[in-house]
Amino acid sequence: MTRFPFKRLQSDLAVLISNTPAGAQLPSEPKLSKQLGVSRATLREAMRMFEAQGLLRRRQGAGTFVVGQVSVLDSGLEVLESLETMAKRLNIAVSVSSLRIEQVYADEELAEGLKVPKATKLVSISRIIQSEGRPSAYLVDTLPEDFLNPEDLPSDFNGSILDFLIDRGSPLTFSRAAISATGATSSVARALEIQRQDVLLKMTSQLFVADGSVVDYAVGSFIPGYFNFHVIRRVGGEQTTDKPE
Amino acid sequence: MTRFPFKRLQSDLAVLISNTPAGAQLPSEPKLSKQLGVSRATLREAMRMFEAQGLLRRRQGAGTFVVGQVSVLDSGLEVLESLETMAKRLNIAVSVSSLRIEQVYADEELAEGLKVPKATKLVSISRIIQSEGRPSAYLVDTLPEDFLNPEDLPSDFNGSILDFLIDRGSPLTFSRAAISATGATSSVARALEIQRQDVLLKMTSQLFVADGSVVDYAVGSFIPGYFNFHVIRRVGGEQTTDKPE
DNA sequence: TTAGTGTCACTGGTCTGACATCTGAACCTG
DNA sequence: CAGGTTCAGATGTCAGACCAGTGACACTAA
Repeated sequence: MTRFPFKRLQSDLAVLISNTPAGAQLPSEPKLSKQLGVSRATLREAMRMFEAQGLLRRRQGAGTFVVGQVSVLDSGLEVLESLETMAKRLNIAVSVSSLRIEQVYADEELAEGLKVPKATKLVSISRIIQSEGRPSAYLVDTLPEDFLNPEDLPSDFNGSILDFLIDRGSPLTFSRAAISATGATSSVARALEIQRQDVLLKMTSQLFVADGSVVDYAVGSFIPGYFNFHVIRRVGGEQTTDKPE
Repeated sequence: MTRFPFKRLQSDLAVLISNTPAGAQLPSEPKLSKQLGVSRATLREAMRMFEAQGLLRRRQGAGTFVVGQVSVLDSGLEVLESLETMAKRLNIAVSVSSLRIEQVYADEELAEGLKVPKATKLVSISRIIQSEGRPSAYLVDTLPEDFLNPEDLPSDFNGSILDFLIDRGSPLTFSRAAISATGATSSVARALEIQRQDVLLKMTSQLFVADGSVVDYAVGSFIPGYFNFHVIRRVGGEQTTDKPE
């Protein structure tokens, strides 16, 4: 007996949706709820989330339909998750190639990003994300060697340091991601099979743990169009109104 | 009597959330459902959507909380503010030039962004931000004409529609900003005094009001280096492991 | 024939009321 | 005063009901 139907439901629904052709109709809510072993209310809550992500479209009286799979990764940045997790959640196929793990020493940028002295021993993990058979992102994580021993990585390491750290139970707290745009350097251009100076979206992240130190400095270069990051911005300022009661 | 409680609910909830200090607790579901005039089931469906956007966090047994930012944020994107306000807060001198207000009709992009029919009458406000004596950003806001009458703008209008709307007391709730990178089109390149195809950071925002409609579709093109946007990404809930059955 | 209309099974939309499980603080106890 | 217990109240889940929109079908009238 699973204790939290909702979580299982999410995966089950994700599978169901990904196995349903775009535009096709899902079974009706009563049928689905029976089939998935949850109440209709719980099923509907889960469906709302997929609807919010644009994967489902519901029409009263007609049915629930799987919306045409968009091939872009469109996701909010509020919650920290790996590209792999994001892709899985959105049911988009991505693969990793050119995974490389090597030892490096902190240069100026890395030293500042990780808040360590220059020339500190570091581990660098780089990889290329392929989407629709094309390289679409180039990611480099760099961590202090005393925080991550390359030999700790599992043999089936999928490339996502973040997922590994979460699994390992590291006391991660939050990540600070700076967003900019840049032209491709020659090495990145080669990796992504684009021209030098082609436009790239660049995201530089510092991953913080509980004691305030930085354990991962990540630089991601994304080809525009494959990824669509967004963020919800709250209207700030005067907290006007009355307390609800 | 509204025929679809859900839509109204979304707006009411958005208002409530934006008027609640970060970290504060929302009323309990039974209270809220009564207060908002819907059933608890419907309320929960709506809450799921806000949870998916990262605005709410729910803990069984404890309550529902408005997600708060981590204390570090400096010029993050979490809080919606105009460039002018941001610059003022960071004590950076910026000036506005080439302020232009004109009437346009919705093309495909604007229609989708503002959720209005094509060819709807709109007001477009464009301006160039100068920083350190150089153009550094090109901003275009577009609003439905029936929401903003150009003649309502004060004579000393500084170019920031957002600040004006806040002043006017419009029931703004939140903004959804999509972030990408692009090469400069010829018109933008001319405005910013750069070369065509030079790299730009592009931010496209939809500004929502209480009733769920979009009142401002904004496109900003930023020269990298002058602005440094960042966002705090919190480590996700108590994920991640899926149940092995 | 054909356009219109009514029926009806089936869809998602909403509500009610109940029970389960978890949390946190107040309350006991030794 | 430390530690265990109780309990009100929070979210999580459920079953069952009715409402409202859809679309296929049969039927009817011009």
